[in-house]
Amino acid sequence: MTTSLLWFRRDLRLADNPALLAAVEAGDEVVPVFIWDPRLLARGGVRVARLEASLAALSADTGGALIVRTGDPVGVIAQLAEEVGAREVHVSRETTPYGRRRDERVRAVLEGSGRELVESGSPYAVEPDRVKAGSGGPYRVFTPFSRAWRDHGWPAPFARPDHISWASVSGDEPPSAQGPPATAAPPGHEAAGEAAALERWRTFLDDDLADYGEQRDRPDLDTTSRLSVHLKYGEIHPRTLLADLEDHPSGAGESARRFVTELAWRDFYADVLFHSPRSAWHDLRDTLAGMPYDDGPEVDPLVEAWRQGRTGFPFVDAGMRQLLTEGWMHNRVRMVTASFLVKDLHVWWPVGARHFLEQLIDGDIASNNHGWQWVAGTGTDASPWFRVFNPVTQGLKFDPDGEYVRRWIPELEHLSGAAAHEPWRRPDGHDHGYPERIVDHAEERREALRRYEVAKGGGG
DNA sequence: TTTTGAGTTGTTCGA
DNA sequence: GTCGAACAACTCAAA
Repeated sequence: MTTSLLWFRRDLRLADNPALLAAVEAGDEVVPVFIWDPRLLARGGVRVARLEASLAALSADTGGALIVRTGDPVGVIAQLAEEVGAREVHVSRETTPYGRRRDERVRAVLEGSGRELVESGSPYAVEPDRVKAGSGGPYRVFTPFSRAWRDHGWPAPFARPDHISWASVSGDEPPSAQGPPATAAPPGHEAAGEAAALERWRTFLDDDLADYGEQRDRPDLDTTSRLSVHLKYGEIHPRTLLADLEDHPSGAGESARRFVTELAWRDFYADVLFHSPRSAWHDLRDTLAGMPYDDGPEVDPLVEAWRQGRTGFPFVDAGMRQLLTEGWMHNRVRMVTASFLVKDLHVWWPVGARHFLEQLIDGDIASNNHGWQWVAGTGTDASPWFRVFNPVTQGLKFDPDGEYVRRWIPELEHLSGAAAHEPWRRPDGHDHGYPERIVDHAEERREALRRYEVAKGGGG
């Protein structure tokens, strides 16, 4: 009787899971385990609650066999492998900076006792380092990457094994036996787990895909896929999505093409981070190394107003409040709120990226931090330095009836239609406690452009 | 090696 | 109100 260990990390599903297939093939029985890593628990409390819900679902899907332990994965995995007599530990390949370092250490310790860490698959349709430019190096511009990414292609979804002999370990309590998690599922989101992910995907395909291309930028309408959190935890794999799209009647349409492009962005940023691990928290390019940013006691209250959704700019505040309440924000609003911190408050992007990562239930270091770098002009596809989002114009354009801002800002409920975007233009605009604007946007825009000039010219 | 074309997501100003 | 130009120059990718 051979036993293999299946270590779940962010691939919490049984369908389309190559690591599971490899584990089943390697052993007569499979011990499934998830490890709470204190290093990852330290921040992102909202994701802990979400993960608990997802683990409860996975535990049920494994018939209660899932083992959940807490500690440094290096020690926990080594000990557990010994305990159950597993020669192979199966995982999905991790390509983030921390994940890679951790897995190298786990691999070394396992090899020291004659065991093996076996990687099968990754969280991406095309895993990092596979798509290469003509020169053999990685792409640093999205459009050519996405063309090569499509040309490269991806495998069909992997089947869910017909039969899995899960083995449990005595002495471990499955999560379902510990009572329901403190927060079953963050508000505004469907239940966690593989079945919920599939259901969300089916609903999106049936109800929202047709209008996705046209309406995906509208935070007032619920027209995005809302799959980011499911993808974050691997409750569904992008291969599954891509294959289903091919079979869908609208699969060749503009909306489907747009959606596929979003999956390409996810893979692109993972690829960029893989090749430049340092870019997680440092400028990818040093072209703005001399950029003067503000920090300290003068700007701290402004940053706090930004975090709390009290900047006096309704579109920004609605987004920031949605973030604190739901742990989620529409992509359009993520760009506008990020631009506000970087270009209106002149704060270095990692400050905002960290806040987002702490609050987003779909918080992913590659997509989040490189999205921030795109806004800040330090990342791939450095946006023209003069491109500064106007928070009011963006609101009027993408929330034309003001419904999104009223949904998140009760102080503006008395303003109808688009008037909610400019309360300062109405005598009663601030009657219900909505704050005045903390900065003059036109002025700060000019200031941002001036600083860019300095950074470009001086270089230090 | 050199050259050429292109690059997610915008705003403002003036005609 | 609408429309086009200006904003400035740089890096990347491929021929």
